[in-house]
Amino acid sequence: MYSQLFQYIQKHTALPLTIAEEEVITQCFVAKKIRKHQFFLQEGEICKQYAFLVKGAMRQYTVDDKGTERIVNLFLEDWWVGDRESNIKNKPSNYYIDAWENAELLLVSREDMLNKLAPIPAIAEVLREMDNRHAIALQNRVSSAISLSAEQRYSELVKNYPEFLQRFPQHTIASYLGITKETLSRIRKKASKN
Amino acid sequence: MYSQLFQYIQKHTALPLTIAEEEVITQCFVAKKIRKHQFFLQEGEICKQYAFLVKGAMRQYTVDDKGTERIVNLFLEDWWVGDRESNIKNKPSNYYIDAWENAELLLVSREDMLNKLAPIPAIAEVLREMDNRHAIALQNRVSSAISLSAEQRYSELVKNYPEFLQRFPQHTIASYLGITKETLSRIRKKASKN
DNA sequence: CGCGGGTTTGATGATGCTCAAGCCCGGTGG
DNA sequence: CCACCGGGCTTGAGCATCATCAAACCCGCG
Repeated sequence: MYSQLFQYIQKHTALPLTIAEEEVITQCFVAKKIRKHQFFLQEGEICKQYAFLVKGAMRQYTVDDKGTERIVNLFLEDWWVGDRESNIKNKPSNYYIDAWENAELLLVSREDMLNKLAPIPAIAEVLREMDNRHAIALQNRVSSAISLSAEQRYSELVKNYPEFLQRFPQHTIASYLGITKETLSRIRKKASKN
Repeated sequence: MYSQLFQYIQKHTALPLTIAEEEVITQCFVAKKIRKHQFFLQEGEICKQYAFLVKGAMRQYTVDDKGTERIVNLFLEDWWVGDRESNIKNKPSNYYIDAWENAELLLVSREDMLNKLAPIPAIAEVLREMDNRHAIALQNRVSSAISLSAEQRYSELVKNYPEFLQRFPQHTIASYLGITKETLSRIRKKASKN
């Protein structure tokens, strides 16, 4: 499991890791498997740990008054999973995060992240990189959410995250796009006529 | 102008700055004033610099095929202004950024940011803090954009960023919320009947 | 006074939601 | 081997929300 994390690190930085640093890293991350539908985080809990998703697929969502799930994020291999606001501010989360497929995670506490990991230059760079990509992705999502139609947003998704379509059912994709499954179904029907 | 930047830094970190570090900071940031409607960045340009907004109000937006502006971000005092994607990837921006009120900026290049500023511990912490708040804000915006009605989004805005209502005209606020000025006008009318 | 930017109002229409029903398909048990 | 079940997907009818377009209004300013 750890080898994948190290590959990920090497992919996102040119800086090398010393043996000692590798040691620290393996100590900070705790392996955990969770099964489909199991929760990583529930509303009201504090997100004490962040997770590197080694294998599997996960969802982050809120549940509204009528009990409908609103998907706010989807995660696949090599993504970081957690609720940043809860983690940083140490406050109860508004979100649920659960496994959509059986998943393998590497958990790390906020303290270890800050005190032991962030001081390692290679890790610091990887975290910066991650932050950058994360911020860019969110910015683009905000931008398309407020300015594009359902149809346009769907085709952006097809372009940017085609894997999602393979791994998650349509009603989940629909919710992620902020539309209903019926609307998505009609959009796909229309799109397939080309 | 610089005093405000130092106040901002002190507000977001407990770490002290040495005289030498303060010196480096003042050297890296270049003061610039821009007048209402002047551009900080135009579509197609590369965002070489980031800016700390000392005074004034700014807007970031795209322009669609019909020539309509879609506001994606609004900035006030003590915010960081720039297009991260363009800045980091060194690629042409999709956005315009201009001044809505006459503004005073402190400009910093990406190289200085990385090479001279980031190594200063206090600055590193401030940048991390900034990233955190930024990511949290974006996440919340995505979440409300996909799951709330126009009316609900407006009341979130009133709650979270009441200053915006004082500083920007309604048609700008409407666009920021992803609705038309007419819809916003009607929402406000309805809301005022309470 | 008249102009211009911003806001409001009304009429109309498109987009996407809700609710209800039916379909498809893989899995389970008789 | 078939009947049935359940989850997911599709389809249709009616409706709510919000966009569009056009006109009027408001108000500060030359």
